[in-house]
Amino acid sequence: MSTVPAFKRLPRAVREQQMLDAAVKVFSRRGFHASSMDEIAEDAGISKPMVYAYLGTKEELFVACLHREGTRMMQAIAGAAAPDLPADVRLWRGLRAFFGFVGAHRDGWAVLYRQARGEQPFAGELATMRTRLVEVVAGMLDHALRAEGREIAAIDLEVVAYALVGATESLADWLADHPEADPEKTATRMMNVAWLGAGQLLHGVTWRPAAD
Amino acid sequence: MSTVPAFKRLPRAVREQQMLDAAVKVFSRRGFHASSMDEIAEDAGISKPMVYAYLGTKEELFVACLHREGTRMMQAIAGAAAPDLPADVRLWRGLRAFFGFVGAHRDGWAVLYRQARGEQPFAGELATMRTRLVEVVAGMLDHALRAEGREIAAIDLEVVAYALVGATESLADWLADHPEADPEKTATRMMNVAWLGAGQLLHGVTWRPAAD
Amino acid sequence: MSTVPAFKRLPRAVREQQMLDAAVKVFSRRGFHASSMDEIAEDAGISKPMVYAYLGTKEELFVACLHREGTRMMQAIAGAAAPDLPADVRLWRGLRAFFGFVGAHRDGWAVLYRQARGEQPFAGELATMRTRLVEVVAGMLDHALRAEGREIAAIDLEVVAYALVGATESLADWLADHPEADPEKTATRMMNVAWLGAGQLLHGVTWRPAAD
Amino acid sequence: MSTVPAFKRLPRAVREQQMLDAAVKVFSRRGFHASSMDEIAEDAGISKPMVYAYLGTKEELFVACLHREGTRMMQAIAGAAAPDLPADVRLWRGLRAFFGFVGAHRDGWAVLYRQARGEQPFAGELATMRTRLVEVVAGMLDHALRAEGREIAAIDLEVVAYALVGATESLADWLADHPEADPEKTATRMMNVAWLGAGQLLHGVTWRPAAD
DNA sequence: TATGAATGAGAATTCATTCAT
DNA sequence: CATGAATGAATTCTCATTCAT
Repeated sequence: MSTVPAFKRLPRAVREQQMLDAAVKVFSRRGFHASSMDEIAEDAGISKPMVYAYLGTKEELFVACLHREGTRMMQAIAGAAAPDLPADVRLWRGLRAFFGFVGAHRDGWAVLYRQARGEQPFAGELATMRTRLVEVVAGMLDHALRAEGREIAAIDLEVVAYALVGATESLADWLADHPEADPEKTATRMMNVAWLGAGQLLHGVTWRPAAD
Repeated sequence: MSTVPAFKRLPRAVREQQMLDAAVKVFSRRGFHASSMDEIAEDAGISKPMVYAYLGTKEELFVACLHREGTRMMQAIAGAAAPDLPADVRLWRGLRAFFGFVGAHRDGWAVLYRQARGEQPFAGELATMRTRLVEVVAGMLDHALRAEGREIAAIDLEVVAYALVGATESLADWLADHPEADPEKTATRMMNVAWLGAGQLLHGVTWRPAAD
Repeated sequence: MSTVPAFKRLPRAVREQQMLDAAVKVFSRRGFHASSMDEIAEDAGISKPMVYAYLGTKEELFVACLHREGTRMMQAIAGAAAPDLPADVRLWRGLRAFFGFVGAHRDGWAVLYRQARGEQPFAGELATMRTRLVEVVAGMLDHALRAEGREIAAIDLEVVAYALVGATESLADWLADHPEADPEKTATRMMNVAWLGAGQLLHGVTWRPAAD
Repeated sequence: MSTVPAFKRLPRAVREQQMLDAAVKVFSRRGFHASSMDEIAEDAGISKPMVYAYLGTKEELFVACLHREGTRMMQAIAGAAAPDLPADVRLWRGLRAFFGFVGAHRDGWAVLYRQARGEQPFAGELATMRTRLVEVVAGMLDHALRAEGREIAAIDLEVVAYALVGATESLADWLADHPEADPEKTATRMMNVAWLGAGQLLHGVTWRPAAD
């Protein structure tokens, strides 16, 4: 009786989510520039001035989308890997969570993420999000290293993490473009490359997830 | 002392290059949408109609930029790796050539490449270029595998290649953003991740380029 | 004293009419191509975007003008001639109504009509309108023929009607160009040519309207 | 060996005709505004500056086309009707010549004529041409009247002539749009309307050309 | 004579954004 | 709270027209 309470005079919080839903949808379909505030407002079933009143300018709106989706993604990954597990298990779980998220939000996050690249106004936002990821990965590596009593220059760590994140994003794109592909399988492949490297792969070594 | 005779009535070929230079510069600074034909024309030291006459529409102009830069890059990589070398050497040389190119064309290619992502009109062009890269890498892996008498499903190969290319692009971005970084060193780092994988890196294994 | 409350925030229907008024005026003065949306908007006392928002593209705007004026004209002629009257009386009344309309809308319809000719995009629209006229005339002739129990090939009828319509339009142009001329007199002249033909005119026969 | 003398360095007069041919063709296809000097020049197989050098501005070029085609048409009609023949025969011959010309130059003159209407820059030119026609017709009528010792106010004559010319032009349009139609038959139909009028046509009277 | 190179000027169209109700 | 009405400001693209060679 009350899932959609008659469509009018909704509390602000609800309206904002509707708008963000619409915005994510439109932005992901059309891209940032090709999306018009008109279309977003219409899609949200609300008038333009409301959008401005609640979420502000077009850029601010896009940033709000980024934030919401980014937060959701980080949450999805967050709980995946307990710090006391071995490094490869942690990495694997993180990847599985990540690709699972992307698979479930294909035209949501993945495309949204794609939109943010290259649009200078959002370079900052995007960098922040990626940095968070990079830090997670770098942290994981560092943790593992310390466990073995070794160390690597911070910059090396960062660069390695960067490469891993880049590879992951690239496969996420691939996944978003191949609707029939299986997220978990994709995660496994990624894990193979990331953990074993091309060298070992070429020699027939493979990495397989332990049964959970 | 007179390579460019004064400033006017240059032959078409010359003007086209000037325009492409300007376009690459402006596009890379501002991004595709934020760049105006006015600015590009002005920067090329010529009037807008000439740009339209020679290179066509804004989109066509951008595509022309993509082509020129893409071709240059592929050429830079092309001769780098003879097929009869061991796989790791080939990969290493390819990476070195690639990062060398990016390092030399920082605000040219790297940024241009960034712009192309996410802008739907260029998805096709970009996909084509990336596919060429992926094929090169996949081909190299395949070659190495056959040499050992083993085989991998084509799709796996593609996915691995995708991941490697993604990681490489990601580091290229990083390189483009860190003007002080050394391309060759970056290539080495990339090689480490790509060839050895995080697992071995964590155990202190490292890959080092043989003296050329 | 306040039919138009100040000058701002008028309802859409009103604004649309203002715009159409301005458009008809400008188009008729300058012709389709020489008219700029700027001038039309300014003349309508509104900004360009509103014109686009309400009436669309320049071509669509022109078509809207054609429609409005065409409809008005057909309405003016519509009631003029009851089908049970003799053919000459019906023709006469139709002509009188038509020239009356043109006389009253000199720089409106007549000139607008002139603009539509030759501009390929509007060939269709114009043909439609003219066809309606031709059909009216042809129908009238056909009706009269059947009353006498005779028949003419449909194509002959069409061609005759075409000629009559052409002659009428030509005189309408003449009328629009001679502001001092009397519409009713022009209608009478047209009636003479149309009904009696040059042959009888030369022999001193004349047709005169019966007192209404 | 010399119909087309090698394509270069032709005498001015020849070049001008080539250009006019091209211009008539392009103008008639595209209409005045949609025709570009580029296309005309290309179609004439010559460079733009030459067009400007020989025929001047775009408007002047169009006027030149009008003149050439108009002159040709007047010449085609000119000899058709000796002044000592009866009025109906003269009218008939004139019409036959006119429709014959139009039929032979369908996409040339007819369309060109259509283009000139409505484009204000050519109102004058076109009016001149039409006036010449109107005068011919009016003169013919006047001549016939005087032969019978009667007279009509000059303005009435003009108006009648206007109507006849309008009807004729209208049928010419019709003819130009119906490639399968027979010019001579069209002329006959026009003659019927013009000479007998709708009144007599409805009563079954018809006019038939005497055997030549 | 003939032309490739070059441009000034203008036109349509679109959008993010804000009043006034 | 909500919205229809309204606009300033760009931006792409086109074309007739003219130099300089």
